[in-house]
This record gives sequence, C-alpha cells and structure tokens, in this order.
Amino acid sequence: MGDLPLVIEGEGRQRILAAAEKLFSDKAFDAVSMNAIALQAGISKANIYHYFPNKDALYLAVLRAASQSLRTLLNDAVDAHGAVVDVLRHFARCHLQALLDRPEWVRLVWREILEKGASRAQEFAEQGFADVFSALVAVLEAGQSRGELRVDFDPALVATLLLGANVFFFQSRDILRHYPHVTFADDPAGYDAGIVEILLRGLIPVSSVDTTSTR
Amino acid sequence: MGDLPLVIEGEGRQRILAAAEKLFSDKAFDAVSMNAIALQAGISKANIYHYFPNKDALYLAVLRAASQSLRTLLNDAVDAHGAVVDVLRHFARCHLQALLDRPEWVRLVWREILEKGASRAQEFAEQGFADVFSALVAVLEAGQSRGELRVDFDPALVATLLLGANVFFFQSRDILRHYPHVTFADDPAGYDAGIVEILLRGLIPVSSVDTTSTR
DNA sequence: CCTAATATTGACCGATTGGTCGGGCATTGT
DNA sequence: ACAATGCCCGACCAATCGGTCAATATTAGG
Repeated sequence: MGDLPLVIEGEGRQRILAAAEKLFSDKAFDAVSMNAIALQAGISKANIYHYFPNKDALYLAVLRAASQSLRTLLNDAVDAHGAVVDVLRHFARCHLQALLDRPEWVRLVWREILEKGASRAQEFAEQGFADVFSALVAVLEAGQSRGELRVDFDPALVATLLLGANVFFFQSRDILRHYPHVTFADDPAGYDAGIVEILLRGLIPVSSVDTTSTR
Repeated sequence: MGDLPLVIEGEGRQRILAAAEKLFSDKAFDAVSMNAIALQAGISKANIYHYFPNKDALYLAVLRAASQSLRTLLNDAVDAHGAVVDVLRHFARCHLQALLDRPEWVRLVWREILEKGASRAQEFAEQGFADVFSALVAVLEAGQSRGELRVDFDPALVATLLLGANVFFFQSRDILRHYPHVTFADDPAGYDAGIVEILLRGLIPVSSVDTTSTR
C-alpha cells in the first residue's frame, strides 16, 4: 500500500529492457553500469539478475529487440506500388523519417556495427537489413526492365547510395546544421526530395541548352 | 644494458599516444583502461601520468591529433584543377581512399561524433571538415556558373551526398560484402566511379527510347 | 664526480565494477 | 491454513578502475 502503481502491467522485465535501451542508446556498453540501469528502471540491481544471467545477455536482448523493431519499421518504408520514380521518392521519405523517429534504435544498432567489425554486425545488421536492401534493388531492377530507368547502372550501387544518403544525414545533421551552405539540416523531407531528384535527373544538363523541359 | 633499444627517438610521449590511438580506435573510451594503454606502450601506468594529467586529457590529445591528421589527409583530396567532372571523379576517388588508408582515425573521430551528440563533435568534425565541405561546394558552384553543371540543384546537397556515399561505404562495406547483389564491396575505385557517373548522368533515360547514346 | 632535473617505477588508495547470496514479501494452488 | 513459487532486495565479494606518491633510474651540466 502507499506506493502508487504507475506501471500496472509493469512486468519488471520490460522496465529493465526499456531502461537498458535508453542508457545503451547513448552510451557505450562499458560506460553503462548495471547500477545505472537498475536506478533508471527503479528497481534493485540484484533484481536484474533474476531476469538476465549477466550484462552481456541483457545488452544482447536490448540489441536484438531494437534491431528487429528497426527492421520492421524500415521494411514498411518499401511500398512497391506505382511508378518507380514515385516508389523511390516515397521510400526515401519514409526511410529517413523512420530513422529520425526512433533514433535510439538506430544509434544502438549503428554503435554495434562500429564496435564489432563484421562479427556480430553480421548477425543483426546484415541479416536484418538485407531485405530492405534487396527490396530496393528489386524496385530498381523493375524500373530498368520496364524502361523507366537507364539500364547502364548497378542497382545495388544506387540502393547503397540512397540508403547511405539517409544514414549519413541521420548521423551528421547536427554537424551539417552549422555549415554555412547547408539549408536542409532541419528539413529531412526537402533533403530527400533533392537527393532523389538529383539521382533521377543527374547533374549534367540534358545535352546542351535544350534545358527546362523539367516538369 | 641488454634491452635492445628498438625505439631510439622513442620520446615516451609518442609511444603513449600511439598505443592510446590504437586502443581508442577500436574500443570505446570506458572500454580502454589506462593499464591496457600502459601495457600496449610497454611502460608503466604511472608513467603515463607523467605526460598526461588524466585519462580525458590523453584521449583528447589522441582525438585532436587524429582529427587534424585526417583533416589534412582529406583536404589533399580536393584538387580543383581541370573540368568539374574530372575534379569530382578525382575527389571521390582520393577521399574514399584516404578514409580506407587510415581507418583508425576515421573510427576515432566518428565514434566521438556518435557519443557526444553535437557538443564536442563541434570542436573537431565540424571545424575539421567544414573546409573539405566548403571546397567541394565551391567546386560545384564553379561548375554551375561555368555551365558544366545544371543550375537547379543545391551544391551543398550534392556535397553531402558525395561525402555521405563515401563515409557510408567505409562504415558498412563489411556488411555490404555479404549482400548478394553487391559486387563493389572490395572495389572502392569502382564504387566511386559508379557513384559519380550516376550523379552526373542521372537514372532516367535522356528523353524516351532514344537510349544507348551512352558515353 | 657531484648535483639537479627528468623519467620511470612498484606499491598503494578509495571508488566503482559485474556478479553472488540468503532471505524477506507476495501471490497462488491445494 | 500451508507450502510452493516467483519476485525483489540489502549486503556483500573479488576484481578492476583512475589516480597518487614516494622512491629509484637515467640523463645532463658544471
């Protein structure tokens, strides 16, 4: 009695996972102590060991959950309906928005990729994002075979370029914001619109001064 | 006597910095102990404190040195001679090669950006790469005013796209390597060649079925 | 050869780390 | 009513952490 049960369906385990996710998302593994996690979760440190055998297992559980959530979130961005150019525009927009909506998950997964070179990254990012990548490649190939896109480029390369543009934006928008020429740091939609437009049209004028048949 | 003086000009301080750079480059700050650094440098832990007041100062010195070295390395990639398209090709190639040649520096700086949001990242990456970014933007603007490039795109956006493509390649080539469609994971030159070509020409066929007037 | 400054060290410190242990508290099936 | 079972905690542990200090090598100058 007395203590107000703020978390009814609490299920201690979820509290722990949430606390760990929050802490692990903005500090490295060794920089997050079990004490801090227990404090954040509002429980005792010893209690964590009732649900998880050790720190690694807890971290792995958090990473697994975040990775899977992020995976489905990103997969939802691929909607292969309509003309290829529209699909690309839609994907770029949704994909970047998904990254920005759940920065904790992205940071969690990306930190793991940075630390463990290709060892554990294989288990998550590789297996976890291969489908997004494949879906994007498939869209591009369809566009090629349907004549909507040129056929003399590598679809996987374009997919990498598009994914990389979004990830890079996510990672360095805080830095880009301070650059004098950058006007899109706070406008992800505008950024993606510009990116896709450049990818589609190219930087070189169509041929000579023919020009402005843009539309 | 006895001990072979492998390092003549050793200058203890450099040994420490080198050891710390190596360790900090593939493990996070809290995951690297002063003991480990001392061991790697082949000296005693207490001796480190003769050259550096504390762990933070040592880390900061390493970060500063790596950041500056990386900065000059990347700046050298910008060579604004010749036609704009050639400059872009040359820059992309050299920039990515610089990243791949000194992965320790890149990982060091990039980890710092990941950890400290925009606080200390400002001091290094921002200040350190603003000139590369500006130079690239200047090249693109020159290309626009000279009529070699279209004028209806944002130069800063293209610069971000190009830099991001290289950084993303550097970060995730270990993952990309395992993707079925990817053939360029071990061919940075080919990757950049393809990237630049796409940026210049665009994905959409010149007009309709005119086609294959490539090259 | 002596001295003074610089390098370098082993031993040590309090604090914090991941992890353990034994026992309370509450719910539940019987 | 009672035993059982899961949940939860304070206290504790050995190991390691960053950092200090007094004492010793090593070097340079006169």
